[in-house]
Amino acid sequence: MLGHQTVFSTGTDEHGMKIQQAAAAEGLTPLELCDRTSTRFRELFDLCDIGYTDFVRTTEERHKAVARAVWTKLASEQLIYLGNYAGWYSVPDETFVPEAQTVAGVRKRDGAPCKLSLESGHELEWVEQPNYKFKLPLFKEKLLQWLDSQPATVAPQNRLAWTVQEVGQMKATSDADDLSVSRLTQYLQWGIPTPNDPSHVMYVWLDALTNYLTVSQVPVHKLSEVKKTGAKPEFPALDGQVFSAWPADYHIIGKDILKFHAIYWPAFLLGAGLAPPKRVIAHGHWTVNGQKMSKSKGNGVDPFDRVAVHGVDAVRYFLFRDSQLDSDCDYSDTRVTDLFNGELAAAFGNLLSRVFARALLQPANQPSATLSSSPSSAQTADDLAAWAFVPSKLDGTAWTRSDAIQVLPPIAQELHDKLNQLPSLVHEAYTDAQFARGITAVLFSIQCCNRAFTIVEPWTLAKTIREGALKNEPVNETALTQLRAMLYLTLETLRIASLCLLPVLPRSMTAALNHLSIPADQRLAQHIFSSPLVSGTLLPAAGGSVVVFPSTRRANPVTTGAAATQSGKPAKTKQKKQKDSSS
RNA sequence: GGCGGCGUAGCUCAGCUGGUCAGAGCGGGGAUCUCAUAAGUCCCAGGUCGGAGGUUCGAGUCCUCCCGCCGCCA
Repeated sequence: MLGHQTVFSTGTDEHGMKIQQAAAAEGLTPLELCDRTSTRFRELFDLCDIGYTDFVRTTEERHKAVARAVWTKLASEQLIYLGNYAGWYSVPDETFVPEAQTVAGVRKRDGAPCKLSLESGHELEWVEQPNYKFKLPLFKEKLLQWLDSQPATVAPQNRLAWTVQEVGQMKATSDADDLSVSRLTQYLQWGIPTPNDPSHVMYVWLDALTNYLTVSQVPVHKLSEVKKTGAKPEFPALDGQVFSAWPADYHIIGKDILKFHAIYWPAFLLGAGLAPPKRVIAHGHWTVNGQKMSKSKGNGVDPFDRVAVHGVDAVRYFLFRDSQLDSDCDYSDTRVTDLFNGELAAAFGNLLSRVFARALLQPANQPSATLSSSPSSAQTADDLAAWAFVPSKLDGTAWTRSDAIQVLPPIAQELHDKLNQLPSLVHEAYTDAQFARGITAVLFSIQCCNRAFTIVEPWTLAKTIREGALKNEPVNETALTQLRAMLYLTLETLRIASLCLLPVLPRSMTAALNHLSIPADQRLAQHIFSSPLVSGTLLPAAGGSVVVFPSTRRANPVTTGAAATQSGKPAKTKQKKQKDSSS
């Protein structure tokens, strides 16, 4: 949106016990399972217009090299040492079970009290094994410093507070909070072997997090040469032309992996002499009827399925418009359609339709024409060119918004002001990942324009002009200039709104901008003010009906008689979607 | 059990450092225009701002306690 060269990276984290077990359960090799899953994600991204410049799989060789390099660097800094890991181990499940996932029980063999896995119910053994450990608490102060810096490094506020608390509770003086970063290969094989010790594989998170360095093109072969330079380590461009996108401007993650991204990850980076990310944004999860989605409840929502039902942009719009960062949000098919129909179709889409109406544009641009000239015959290009373009002032010069509002009622001034403030409002909101806030602001402008449209009544002005033409009277210049001004202002409103919503609804907004004849190279935030619509620009779309968001509401089939309402007037029917029953 | 958060109109939520803060949207009810995708616009919510105290000239907005949810940790 801003036109900056950006690395948009995503990918799949493919190592670890869970993958190993899931693959075994299906009789697949881990890699086969990952191939399938990874492909599935990319299919979804393609389907949903989710762009990325890199998709990294942690099983790729380029990534393994980075992970190994980071490990080696941390080890050389004396931050990783061979220690012991002790924990509850379930032999049948082949996994360590966190304390929180255990429950007191009785051993079958001799009836002695023991611990059971909450998940599987299997008996647990207390196992101690050699593990490599990372001196996490060493970074307590630096982490707190990082967390305290501005602009906020962790957002939203509640997540930052949590992170600060977690780090604050770390015992800096003991090794109790040292982080286990490897597993013996006898327990876990599906991982990256630790450099210099094939009997361990790297802990999945240390492995996975370094993917960000992989995609950032950090020259890890130079990692050993990085020198610590105080609190703000810089990566020196040793060979003079090293390009690296690191540090990341944003990590967009779910709240479930905040600990890894906001505590472990910056600590690893600081340990390796690299800069921590600039910002970690943690969003909530989607619920269904207030409940977590889970396999056991079978209440998951399948995005492929929902997109097939509602359309990509209806789903995208809902996800951005109806969510907030700091808490979980509820998925609802009804909300998807209500928002689509109410805000996109009725407010935005309909405004686009009204401004492209021939009944308004032709009188505005071809005031001498008598409308009945071509009631049924197909329109020729010449015919269209005679009136389908962005209106100009009466003297033929180009409108500006400032000029247009001069000839319109005060509501136009209000709209003008809103539009002037919109870009910064949206930018601010998007910057903080407060998408709903930005979208709402856009909507207010659209709503204001609809209101202005109603107040100015361009159809009445058009009628005045048409009737004048029929009577061969001189054109009513007041009506004409107002009509043109209102249409121009509306077109500008739509252009600005479309640019603001382009990242949210790339497909639909591209269509809208095409209709508005906005050149492809004038669709960035900077063009909102720098490149207004130019009077005279052809609007070929005006020839037909312009529908960017086809409403899914159905009119009551009143004409068939059966459904006529008691009151005798057409009922304002809203399609009530079936109750959420997503599979 | 500890720590933290939340609890504002039927629903989803705005309300920053205390004084137009009692609001928006949706749903629901009513009216109206006709350019437009049966779309638009306008009017209608009398809600003890979870409860009880307290600080203050004045508190959804600060403090204490209680109730109810939720998260993390143990």
